[in-house]
Amino acid sequence: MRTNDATGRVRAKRLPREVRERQILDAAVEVFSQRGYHAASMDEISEVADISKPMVYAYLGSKEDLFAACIRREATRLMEAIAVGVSEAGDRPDVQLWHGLRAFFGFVGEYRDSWQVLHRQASAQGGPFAQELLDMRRRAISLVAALLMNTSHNEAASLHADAMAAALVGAGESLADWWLDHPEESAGTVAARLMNLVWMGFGNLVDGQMWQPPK
Amino acid sequence: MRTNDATGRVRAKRLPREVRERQILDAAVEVFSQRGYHAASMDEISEVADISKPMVYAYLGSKEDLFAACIRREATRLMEAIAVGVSEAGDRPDVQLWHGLRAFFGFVGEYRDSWQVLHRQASAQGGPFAQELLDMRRRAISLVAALLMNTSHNEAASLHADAMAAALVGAGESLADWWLDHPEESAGTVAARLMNLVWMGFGNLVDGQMWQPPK
Amino acid sequence: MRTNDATGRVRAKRLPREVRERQILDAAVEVFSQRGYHAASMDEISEVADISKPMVYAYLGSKEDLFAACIRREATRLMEAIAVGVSEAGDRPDVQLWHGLRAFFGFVGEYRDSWQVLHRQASAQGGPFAQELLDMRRRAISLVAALLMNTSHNEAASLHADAMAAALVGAGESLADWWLDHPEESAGTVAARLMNLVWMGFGNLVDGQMWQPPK
Amino acid sequence: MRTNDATGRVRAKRLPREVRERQILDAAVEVFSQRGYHAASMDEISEVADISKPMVYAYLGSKEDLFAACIRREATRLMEAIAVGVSEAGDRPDVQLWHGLRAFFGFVGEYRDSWQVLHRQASAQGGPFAQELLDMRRRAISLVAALLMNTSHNEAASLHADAMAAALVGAGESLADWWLDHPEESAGTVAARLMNLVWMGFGNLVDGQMWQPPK
DNA sequence: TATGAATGAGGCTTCATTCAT
DNA sequence: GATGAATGAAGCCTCATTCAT
Repeated sequence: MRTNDATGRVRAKRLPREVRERQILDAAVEVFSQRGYHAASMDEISEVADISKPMVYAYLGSKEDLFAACIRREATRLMEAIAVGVSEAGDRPDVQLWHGLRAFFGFVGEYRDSWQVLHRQASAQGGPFAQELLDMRRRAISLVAALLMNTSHNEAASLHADAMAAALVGAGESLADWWLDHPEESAGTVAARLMNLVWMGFGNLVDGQMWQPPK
Repeated sequence: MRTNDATGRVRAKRLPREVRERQILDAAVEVFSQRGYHAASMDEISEVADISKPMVYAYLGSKEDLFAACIRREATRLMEAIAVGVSEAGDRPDVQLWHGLRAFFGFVGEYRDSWQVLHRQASAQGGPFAQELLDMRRRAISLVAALLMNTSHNEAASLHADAMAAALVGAGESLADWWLDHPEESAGTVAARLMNLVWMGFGNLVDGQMWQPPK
Repeated sequence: MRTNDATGRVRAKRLPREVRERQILDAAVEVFSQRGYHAASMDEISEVADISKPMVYAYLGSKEDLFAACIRREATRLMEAIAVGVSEAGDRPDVQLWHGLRAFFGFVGEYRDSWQVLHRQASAQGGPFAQELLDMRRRAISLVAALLMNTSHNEAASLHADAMAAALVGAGESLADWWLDHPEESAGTVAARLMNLVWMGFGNLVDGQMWQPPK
Repeated sequence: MRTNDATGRVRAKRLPREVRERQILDAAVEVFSQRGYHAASMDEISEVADISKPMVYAYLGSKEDLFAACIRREATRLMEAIAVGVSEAGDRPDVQLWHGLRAFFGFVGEYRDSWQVLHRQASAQGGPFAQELLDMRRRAISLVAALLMNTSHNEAASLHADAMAAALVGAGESLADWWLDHPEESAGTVAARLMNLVWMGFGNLVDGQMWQPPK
């Protein structure tokens, strides 16, 4: 016998595939986030999705497939959020970067439960998953690197841009973690912190100023 | 290779506890690194350690205990390496930071197989493990923050130091990842990259220069 | 290929029952042959038949029912082929046997993919299926035994006929396998081999000559 | 808590590996015979073996591995029984064949539950298993073919020997099946039936007598 | 009639952990 | 101290079968 839950929703109501897939992905993101990839069980995911296990397999394939689908969906969402942020800025690269950073922190703040932990899970599992993430990360880094290079035709700049972008993204992720422990700050403030660090530091590099280890 | 003794018994070498524990931890670090926490099996660990499973349990407890011991040991090693690096520098905070960064990247470069993946694994598993790591990270951040604050009595500096330190540590981790894909660089070069970014950027902040979003 | 009709609905061709049943049985024979009874899935059968699963159940019942129907159909076909072969011979029992054998090998050669493997599957599954097959086999054996007995009113002959017929059928099946490894032979040649073995051996028995173990 | 069964035997008594392996194989042969390969469950096998499932996997691997081990063991037993039979005969090929047949039917009669059904199961499952069996069958056929060729230096003989051997083996298998339905006969009687059919028929061939289809 | 959607049940496999020697 | 032998528990996945449209 199918049972109604408290909200009056009913199980097994022949919903169209599209809806079910979203239900499943939502549940999967939640469970993978809380438990980690391996510790998450398909049983729990199907329960949270309020659907039977065979449907999970029918619609999204194996556990690995499902996890990959989660990563892809969340990664795409994040990239789109950033792209929207950047596109709303004008021509100045610094302003573009600023908007991009705000969009990033805004996203992480809103979906910290889901995406941030997915990020960890994906890097922890070797091979295909890490790749999926690394691809997205690489796109993000490229985007940032392009911004940085636009600031100057200086050769030094382009030499460093790629590595700097990697550092920036990592710093952003770490700051996002730190933010979890300092919720009194706004997303804008956190973004501004990073903006300052990067923009100022990078600006000096562009100007040819470098720190030198003492002889 | 197992060696038979005169009585024909195998592998019962009666080694002192200390040695056995190191054997086990070495094996555990190796296996956890390669497989990930969950996918690693106590069977494989005991095989790699060339010791029987009951001994593993006798010496280091459950799988969770063992993993925690791994993290603790490796984290301690890293912190010590950094501390040594810093202590070999003189009084100037910038030089201290520089030596610390070099020590960090030197360590990661040398033990990338073990520590780096441990780092990922530990963050991926929730609760107790992440804590263990976060503790170390916090110590690292504090250490860096102290350095940064020493550079100036300026109020602005101390306000930002903690967040900056968090960003720095994250940037360092991310750069270490990036480095794995660009092994042609030396540890010193990578460290210099980060040093430049941080020191220049932070220096400007200390001087009161801040980037401002356009009104 | 599924065809859309004017209304956009798919594959709802409203075919007469008879046609549908043949579609399903053809698909089932193919899949059972390739996968074996248990490994065959109703899903695959319905896909190969280009029909939905509920229809398969509506027309031919459960998986067991479907398999039994396959066996029955193929067995009947074989028996009919043999009967036709025999009926085309004249009165002489040896010629009848010869034609029967040729018909048998001809059938197996043509449908080796389907029937031969079905035969194996049926014997492998216990109970009802084996029975279905054994019945057919028994009919085949009886037919052959009758032929043999017609060759003589000798008592010895009838005593052995039944067992001989069993041996004959088995020898035929085995020779058919052997034939797969020696495709250079024609169906007629293979049939002749068996004919020789049986007819000559049996003929001697009829004449009262028996091999005796040395005292 | 471990429980004693009615016979006073006790579960989990730390038996040496060798003993356990035999227990498991015995149980597996029994269950595979009764249920068929697919329908047999590892659960039932482990229960019949009076051992826990993980031990089955530890000692004999996957279900496929276990099944292959069963086939190999039983096939080897049968071949050895036949070889012993043949070796006990003298030099005369006919006597050798006679002893071989008796050994074969003796074996099948004694182990009908296990081997005969294994034979069916193995042929029903495609690929690796069938191969295992076909190998044994081929060895048996070769052995028989060698016997037949020894009977004469006649060219005609050797031409037919291989095909005749294939037919003989198949006839033997089929007769063994038939025998299951006619248990009133002794193994010797059944063996004699086949011996007569083959020896007489083959003898005539050797003598150059062949049946010819009517022109 | 015809089908996409849905599920209970069950099978294979592995693992962390502990006895008995 | 040291280990081979042993197992309860749990996870992934698939399948035959049926409902609701």
